[in-house]
Amino acid sequence: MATRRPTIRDVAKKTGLSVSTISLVLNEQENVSDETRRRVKKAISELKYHPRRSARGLASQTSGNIGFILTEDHFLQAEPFYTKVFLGTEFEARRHQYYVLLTTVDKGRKSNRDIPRFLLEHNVDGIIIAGRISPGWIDECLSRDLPVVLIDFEEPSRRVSTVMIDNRAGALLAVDHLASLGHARIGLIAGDIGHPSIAERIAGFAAGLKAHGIEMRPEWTITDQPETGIENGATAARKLFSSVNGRPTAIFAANDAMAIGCLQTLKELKIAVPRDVALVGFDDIEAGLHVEPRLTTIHVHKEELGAIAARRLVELIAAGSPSVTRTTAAVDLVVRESSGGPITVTVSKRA
Amino acid sequence: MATRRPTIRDVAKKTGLSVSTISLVLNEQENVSDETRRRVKKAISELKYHPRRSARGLASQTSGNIGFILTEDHFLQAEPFYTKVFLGTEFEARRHQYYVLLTTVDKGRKSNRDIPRFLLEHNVDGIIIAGRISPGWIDECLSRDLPVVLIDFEEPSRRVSTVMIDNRAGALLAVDHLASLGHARIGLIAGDIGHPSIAERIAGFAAGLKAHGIEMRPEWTITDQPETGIENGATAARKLFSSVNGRPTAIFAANDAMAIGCLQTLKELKIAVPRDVALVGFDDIEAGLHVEPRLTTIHVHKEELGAIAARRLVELIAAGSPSVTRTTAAVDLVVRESSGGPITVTVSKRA
DNA sequence: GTATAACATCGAACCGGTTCGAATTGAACT
DNA sequence: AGTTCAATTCGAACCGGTTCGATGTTATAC
Repeated sequence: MATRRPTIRDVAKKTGLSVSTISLVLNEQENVSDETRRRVKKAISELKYHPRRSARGLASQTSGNIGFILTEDHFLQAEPFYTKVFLGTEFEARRHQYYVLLTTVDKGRKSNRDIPRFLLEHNVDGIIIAGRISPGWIDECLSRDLPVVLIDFEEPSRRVSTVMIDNRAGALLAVDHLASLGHARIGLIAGDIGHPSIAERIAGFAAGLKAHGIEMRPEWTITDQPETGIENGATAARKLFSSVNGRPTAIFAANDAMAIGCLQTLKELKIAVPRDVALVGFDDIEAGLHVEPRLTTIHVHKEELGAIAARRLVELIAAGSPSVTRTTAAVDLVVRESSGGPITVTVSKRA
Repeated sequence: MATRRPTIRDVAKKTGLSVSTISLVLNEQENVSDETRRRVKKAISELKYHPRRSARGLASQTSGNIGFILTEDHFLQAEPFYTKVFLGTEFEARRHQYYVLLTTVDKGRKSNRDIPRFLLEHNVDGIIIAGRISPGWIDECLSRDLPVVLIDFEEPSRRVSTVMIDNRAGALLAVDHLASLGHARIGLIAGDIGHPSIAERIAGFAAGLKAHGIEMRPEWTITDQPETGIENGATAARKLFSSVNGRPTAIFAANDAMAIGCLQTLKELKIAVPRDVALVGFDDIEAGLHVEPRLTTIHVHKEELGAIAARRLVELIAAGSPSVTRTTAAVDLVVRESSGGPITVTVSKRA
């Protein structure tokens, strides 16, 4: 006598109502009398009835899941940037009664065979894609009529909602900070300028200089690196400081990884940080805390990025229509030693 | 003319076979002729047919998901120990065609109302529970006839499979290391001795001392802390070094958090590490890399713990019978400065 | 040549919900 | 009293698979 778990028919039987009425109550529909609603809820709790997800899913063609897509290399990298984003999504999704299915795809989208299984199986109601990705993957999702939200990446040619870091504001904060310390000779190190976030940081940097009436000198603006890793930062710095036309007294790096590479080069060249050159990064990754001197940087609220994307996606799913939004997540300046700040201070800007 | 996605009936129609035969092919069953199998597979790929998860789930009463349960405080803690375990599970589960549904529960299991939704909805085929948890939650899962695997926690009174850190081997490695450096006066700092892992580490420590013919002195063995946080480590160390009957020259702490607390106390007391006292921790958490001196410790392969649990759980699901296993994951000694090792060396023990 | 077994395929019930048009009821309106 | 209409409730089809007993076919044994 295995105690079969109750189904909606058991609830119908117990209340003497029809199955469809029970379903109406379950889904909080109108057009059910208060009296009936009460009776049904009572029976449900007495029977300890709970609808099975797969039955509901089959009938209503929804899964109750949202998909989270990450490129393989982002998933595997040691720095937990996207891990934090994912956990932010996970946490927020749960608040909205969704589970998150995580998957990775390869960067290039070469083979068609590793299309995320949850797409093939109709097992998600919407998709979050984090980080730079081949547009092919975005199209793949859109072609299945699934709502999509991108995080930290934009594809202007695709009609997709995005959640972006406020890169421009961050770059402005960085320049303001350096300018307030008296710097008027400020260089830039960047790479992968095709990346929307990087492009915005560069633009913000330029705008910041202009606002402070500081000249942006080409020989101090090294943005030709193909990637934004530590190595690229080191190389770019070598290039910058080999210039003979005088040196900047401060550097803004487009992200912390490049800033750390820059720091390595400056050490090799016996250029003291922050005495000879002040340095500011972007992202506030863990590693920035463990270099000497510790990195002044723009803090990105990674969990918040994921949480916002989850909220947007849930809205899109509920709306049923493919509206496009662009949400910007605020950033903070975190002053540490690499810019000459004597102590750690956090300055918040914009809610 | 919305291009409705094909169903199994479309495949049946196209091949002139029955729906049930298609299903047999889909599930790689015997008793299908090669010829038929080939025809079906051809039709499937031509139609780009893929079975929907919820339909399959309803019919076969399986979900294709596994649940991952974590206590709220473990989920929220800054140290990414359980995050890494989770990602290990996630990665391995995907290899076996499972998705992982994550949820948190409150520590005490007070209210019955926050039973993980995936349990109520029959939305998982098995459960992984990570870290110490109220036995009530284990019973909750077992009572639903779901396979369960615990990570880093045991409940001898419950018949449950577990994946444990090799705590004993780790403690032995730590003692061996200290002994090989010439230490013969070794103290212990621990807390929460009801925790199975902590108990094993203490036992391993005792066994290690015995093996080296070293006396275990009660006044150097501080294990009465209720928890194993940094504060507890600091308190325990204060207690130990206030003793007047001579001091140990080395300390083994039951985990890195306590070791870090111990380090703080030693600094206050102007006891130099490693010169006056050598220190070894356990877990290899991130923070251990950022204290001065860096912590010699026992490295735990966190992702591996999660991956092993996923494999065990998949086996249990496939078997359909509730066999109980206990798997131990190897650990490594990582020598850094806190024990007097001049450079970072990793010594591996046991595969 | 017939009984038997093994194999391949089929038909239909079933999993447990949702949904929508139809039926019922009672109040409001002519 | 007859008609209209909104509010409830119901019945049945449907979602897209799995599964199992039944059926037809062919090979094997006697």
